[in-house]
Amino acid sequence: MPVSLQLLAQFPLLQPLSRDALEPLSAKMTLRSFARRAMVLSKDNATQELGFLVDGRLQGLDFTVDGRSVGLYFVDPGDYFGELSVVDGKPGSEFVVAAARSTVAFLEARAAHELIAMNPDLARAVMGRLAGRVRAVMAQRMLLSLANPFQRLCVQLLHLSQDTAAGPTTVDPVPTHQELAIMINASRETVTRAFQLLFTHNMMVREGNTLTLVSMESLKNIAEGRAEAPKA
Amino acid sequence: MPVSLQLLAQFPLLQPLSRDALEPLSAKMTLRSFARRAMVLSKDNATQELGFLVDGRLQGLDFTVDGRSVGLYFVDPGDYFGELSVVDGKPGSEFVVAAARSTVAFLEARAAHELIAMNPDLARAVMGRLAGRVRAVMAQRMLLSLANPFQRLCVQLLHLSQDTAAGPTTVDPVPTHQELAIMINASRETVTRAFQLLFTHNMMVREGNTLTLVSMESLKNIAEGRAEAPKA
DNA sequence: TGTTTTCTGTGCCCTGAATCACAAGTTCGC
DNA sequence: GCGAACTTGTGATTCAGGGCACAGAAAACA
Repeated sequence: MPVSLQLLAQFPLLQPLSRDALEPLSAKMTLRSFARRAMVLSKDNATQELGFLVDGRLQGLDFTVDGRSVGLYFVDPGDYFGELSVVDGKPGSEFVVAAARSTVAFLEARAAHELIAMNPDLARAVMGRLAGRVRAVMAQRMLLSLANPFQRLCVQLLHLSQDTAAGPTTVDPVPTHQELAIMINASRETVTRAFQLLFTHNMMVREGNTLTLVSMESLKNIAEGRAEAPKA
Repeated sequence: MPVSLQLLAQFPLLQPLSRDALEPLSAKMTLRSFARRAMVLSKDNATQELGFLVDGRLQGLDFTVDGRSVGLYFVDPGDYFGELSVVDGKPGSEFVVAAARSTVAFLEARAAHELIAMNPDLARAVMGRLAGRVRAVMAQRMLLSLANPFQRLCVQLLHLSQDTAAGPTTVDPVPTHQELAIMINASRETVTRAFQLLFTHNMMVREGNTLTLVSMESLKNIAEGRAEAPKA
């Protein structure tokens, strides 16, 4: 089942490609759907692929030897994932699961590798993406060495937030407490308790699946260690 | 002060370059020496550079908002650093300091960028390097979510170790307890105490600046959570 | 619509690592 | 080769956050 051209044309990475280049690509790709919590890309899967998220939300994660999960990043629509194996030919470095019901277009790793090798524009883009990922995961590593889980949560929320067109900064969709906990190395309960504090101190408001950061000021103060985490 | 050709020829990254390509490069580069703990590359420095470590040892690190240092990686002779800024043109993402008296050959970021753009072989190598760095820093991120500092130390030691030609696996040179502590998010004292235990249980031996991993078996068991950390 | 699963909220206990405070050992630079 | 600066070793104290155990709320699903 090939993937429609209109769909492919929506991915920023593929922008540089002409319609003529897109057509054969479309034929090689496949579209698949995933239920919440389904495994989208397995680390120890023989055949690696490059994935483009059409719709939904994914989380990159891995497991420690003792079975706890470790959250690495989220993938939102329009973005791609699995590029590491495409670049270096090695097995996947993490698992990718659906954080919500999702639709993904796949291109087999070999084909993706050739595609990139043939198109300097794409190669440049992927190079930039890799640099970005190094920066992102280093930022996450910095976050993890903050002593206080409350502080880590604030930093993480700021990382995940984005300014809405006309107004306040929001986090949307809000990850579950569990999903956040594994990203900031804290227990689910600790995240819950921290949220409670942030709500009662009117720093954030939750409406459905959107978290509105009411007082960026205070959040940044906590994140940057200028203010103590509120006690009660 | 240009850098001698013999010196440059020793860097794996520059292998693909012909002698004719190397000469103009040599003219553009400068050689500098650093005392232990001196800053080799600053994050907030206007002029970014690509560095080649001739001799000595460097540590990439950064600081949390509250002033604790965070260890990121070591650079050993023959390796290069500062490639992120070269690739994406953004400011440095971390500090690099000398962990020992060191000698470094520098190439200005713009020049390095052009060099890579002109040579597909180099571009490919740098791409592979970036992929490797993503994997390395993700591995470090995994390490950090192990609950037990003792376990984190064992994993870190295994990461740093290498098999010697004829025999046992060693870590050489041994980082200071403090240097290790900031890599594994533990206090210096915790590292000291863990080392003591590993010594008294005959899992490692320290001779001068070399740490010999006597019982890889036991270390791996602890690292992979199959065995408890010894108590006393 | 009802039912089942997942998510969120909260109290309590307890461990284990950070921190402080020194002392002793090593290395470096001059 | 000597003093200063850094590194390593160890005990005592403290308390923050993990883990457990539920209860209630909200979503997903059929």
